[in-house]
Amino acid sequence: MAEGPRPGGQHGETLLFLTDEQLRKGIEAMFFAYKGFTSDPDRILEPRGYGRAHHRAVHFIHRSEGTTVNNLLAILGVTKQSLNRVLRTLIEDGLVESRVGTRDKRERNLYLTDEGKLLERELSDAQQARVRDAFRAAGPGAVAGFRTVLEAMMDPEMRRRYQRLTENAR
Amino acid sequence: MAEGPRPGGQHGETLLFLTDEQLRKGIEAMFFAYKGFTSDPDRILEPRGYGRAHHRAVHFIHRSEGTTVNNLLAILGVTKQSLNRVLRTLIEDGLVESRVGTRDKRERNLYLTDEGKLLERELSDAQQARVRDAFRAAGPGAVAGFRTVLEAMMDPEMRRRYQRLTENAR
DNA sequence: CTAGCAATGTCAACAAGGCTGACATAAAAC
DNA sequence: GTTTTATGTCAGCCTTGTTGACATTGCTAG
Repeated sequence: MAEGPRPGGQHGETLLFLTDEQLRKGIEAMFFAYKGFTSDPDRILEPRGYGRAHHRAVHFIHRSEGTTVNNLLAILGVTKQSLNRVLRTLIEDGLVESRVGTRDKRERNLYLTDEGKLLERELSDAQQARVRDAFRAAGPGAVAGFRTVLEAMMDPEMRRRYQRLTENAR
Repeated sequence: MAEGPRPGGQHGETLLFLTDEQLRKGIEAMFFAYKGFTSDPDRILEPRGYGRAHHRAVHFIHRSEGTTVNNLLAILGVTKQSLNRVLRTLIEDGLVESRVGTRDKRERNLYLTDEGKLLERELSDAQQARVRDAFRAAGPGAVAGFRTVLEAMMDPEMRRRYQRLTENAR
């Protein structure tokens, strides 16, 4: 990191961090970090017979209370059959409530029940604890960079959804 | 972000970026970014009848040529049955070669064949292109922060493996 | 040398969670 | 009144993870 035989290339600083090796490090970091990122919720979900898909549904319903099935489909990027399987069990288990839309009665507005909120809290707490520790250890500047890079890595469509989410929740 | 009723808390800057909302943003950024991160390789793999598991195997065999099955198992964090299924198809298809170990004949040393290297290149090129663009757009400082946070997010055991990988490949 | 342990491979069965395609219903829109 | 939209559902398939059991080979310690 200090000297060495010009690790980046011979074209100056703008390329210095874009060698194959640096990119590979970034790629592997994503792989290993994502593993850690999902491990705590996975452990909580498993004894309840739920999986990551349930977590995602619960998360985004919490995040956008009253959202419609179609909106959830777009955010999660899965098929309706796939989402429906998950949603059905959550509704049957009394964690999610599906109310007929008022404006448009074809739509279903999704809400977490009290029990659903409990699970959401438990999952959030676990995942947030890890992210908080990582953020604390890394410092504010690193966190800003982290989010900048992640945002740049998203597909444009997903980036729009992501940004819309954060502004809604302000 | 500018004013409002003290979004972080009343304890000053060190807590300012650790509100629930900030943590949620980080969590959602991971989710959406990981989607983008895997999308290009997935598209390449699909017509060949391979999946993400094949990609990971090919990546880490390339990264650590001659690695053993056990080592790969530890890096990937899956069961040997799961890995073996993938490895078997890659060997049958002539992308990976498995040579009996010299030092310890129980071990198998794994190598990419020329054809395997071709696939690895194709996958790498696609994934690196996205990461490179993101890194370029975000700038060197952001990239450093990105990796710092990701590293802090890993399980300690995985962090060790990650760091060992990068030092070996130097 | 032999007993035990280690590294690998393999069979079978199962589950989660993606996918496609087809079809049904109710409500909105035209 | 026909068409489109939002949703739900059935059936079947695939990948990739899991567990448990078992076989083979080779290293290692006694």
